[in-house]
Amino acid sequence: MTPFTQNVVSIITSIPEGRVMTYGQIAAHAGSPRAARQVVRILHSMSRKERLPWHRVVNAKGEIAIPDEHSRLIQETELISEGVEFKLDGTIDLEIFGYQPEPE
DNA sequence: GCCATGGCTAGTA
DNA sequence: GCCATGGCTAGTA
Repeated sequence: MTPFTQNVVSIITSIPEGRVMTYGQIAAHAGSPRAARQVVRILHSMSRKERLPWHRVVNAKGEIAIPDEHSRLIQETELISEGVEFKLDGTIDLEIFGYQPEPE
């Protein structure tokens, strides 16, 4: 695992229950602000093995970004059970539920 | 080559 | 809607 990947994994692992981070925020905190899509790849390939709380990652608009219907339902259900609220338009208020790890 | 992004624009009300 | 982007566990939650 490369240092960037390690950072991403540890950041995702550190997201507390009931809070969410965006792909871009995670990439930025891992040291590469424009590598949001790489965060996606890591989520894809490592969610299981590393037991990542993958459901606590959303896009910059506060939306669930998963294409697969079944998986997005799981994500929504998990978040709601942790106390995250969805607005009527289906987005999460990042001002309230967004998580900012301590900067380096 | 892939990808569950993100930020900026176009075209419209 | 378009397209620059970047790191790499490609049996996907």
